[in-house]
Amino acid sequence: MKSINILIADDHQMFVDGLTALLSDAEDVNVIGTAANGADAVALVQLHPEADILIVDISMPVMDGISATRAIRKDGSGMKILALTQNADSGSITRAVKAGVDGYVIKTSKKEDFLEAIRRIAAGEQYFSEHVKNALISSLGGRDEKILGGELPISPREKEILAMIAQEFTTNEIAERLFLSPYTVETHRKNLIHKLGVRNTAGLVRIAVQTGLVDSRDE
Amino acid sequence: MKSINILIADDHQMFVDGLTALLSDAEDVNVIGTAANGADAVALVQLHPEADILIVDISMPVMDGISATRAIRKDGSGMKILALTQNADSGSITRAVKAGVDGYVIKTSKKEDFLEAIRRIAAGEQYFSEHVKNALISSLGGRDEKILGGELPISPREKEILAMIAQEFTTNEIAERLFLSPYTVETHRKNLIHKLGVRNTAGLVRIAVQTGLVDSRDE
DNA sequence: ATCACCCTACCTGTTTCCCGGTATTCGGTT
DNA sequence: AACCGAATACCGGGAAACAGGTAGGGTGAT
Repeated sequence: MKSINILIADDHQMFVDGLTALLSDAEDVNVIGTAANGADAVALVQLHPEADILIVDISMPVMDGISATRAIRKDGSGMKILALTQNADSGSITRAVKAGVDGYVIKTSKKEDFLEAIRRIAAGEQYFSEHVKNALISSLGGRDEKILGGELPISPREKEILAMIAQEFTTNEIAERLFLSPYTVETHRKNLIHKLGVRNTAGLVRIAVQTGLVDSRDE
Repeated sequence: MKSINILIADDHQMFVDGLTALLSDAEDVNVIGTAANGADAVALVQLHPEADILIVDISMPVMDGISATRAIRKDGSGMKILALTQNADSGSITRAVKAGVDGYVIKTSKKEDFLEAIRRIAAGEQYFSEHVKNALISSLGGRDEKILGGELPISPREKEILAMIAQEFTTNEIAERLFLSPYTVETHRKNLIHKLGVRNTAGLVRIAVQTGLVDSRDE
């Protein structure tokens, strides 16, 4: 019986080490390469076309797991991709699925579920844990939490404006600095509040800080 | 040579499994118990007073790692505690140190650093990774004296109101919930802005989140 | 008992933000 | 070609926040 070759992309070195140790206990699994961000993961896949599965974290610096997945799919690689991540929000899940992952398992899962996912996916099936499926279902029914992940579902311009809002600039000041009409900035602010599902500026700032959009020590 | 007995508290079961596998490779380390949240961790420590080190994650449901640390210290236990977490912001670090952890290592670290931390702490020393020390130093150097040290120079009532502001409550809502006049809440808000040296709500929320007054988790 | 805070409350403006629209242009995708 | 998202801009009205005061009662410390 052929063993399953694994690539891992996660910025938590400790987690990668732990996962490798965990997987080395399984006879039929073999970790052949690792990467610490999405960009490296894309390169890693090109370097190891013989690998069976790439395990990606959603939240990573440089290039997140979803962008990496999209890039790999765009390259035409048939590499199987399993998202193994902290993010259990429906937004992350749906975007991951749309990007083309073959499975989605949350880090709170037990290792048995995880190994099950690897074997299923290696066999050509898909695998989504119960928790993930539930999150997707409940998101259809009502208010879901879109965020909490590393990457916000907002455009670059919106991100820029959000960062300035979190740095205490008023609408008018942002408009001046970006050479925009205050109306435009207001529109962006409005869209941000809507997209991120918050009520006001306070909510925007909280998300901006929590997701690391503004650094503790800015400018 | 006596082996080091470890307890682990982390809500990511996968991470716990990986860590256990990783530690089982080291001859002198032995995982004797695990917990999935802070409350369980406190109980676990009482159940295993013979353990040498408790490894805690900062972000956990039910009771976070910092509260758990405080609770364990309050119980008079001399248990050594190592924070092993994703959070690299100075607010989390200072709060953890104040709560009484013996070490702080980030999940992006290499396993060698981690094992080094375990051995140092077991030997009665403290261990803080370079990254952590740098974060602390820059937090001390960068800002004005008012905010450093994690503790805000504000009264309990102000802290309470600041937390609510950061949770997107409006002045009127806060007044209702605290049985106060909106005028009073406005006065507090005014004083907060002045005391913390910011311009508006955005600044208040930024500080509230960065100092950990509002948890990244829940709601 | 005076001082320093804290907590409470009020008043008057002004500024900023929030909501609900509409609308055009541009660049990709289908 | 039709569609969609991003980015731009505009309007009117209402809600909330901000600024700069005043002020009395409480508590703990010097």
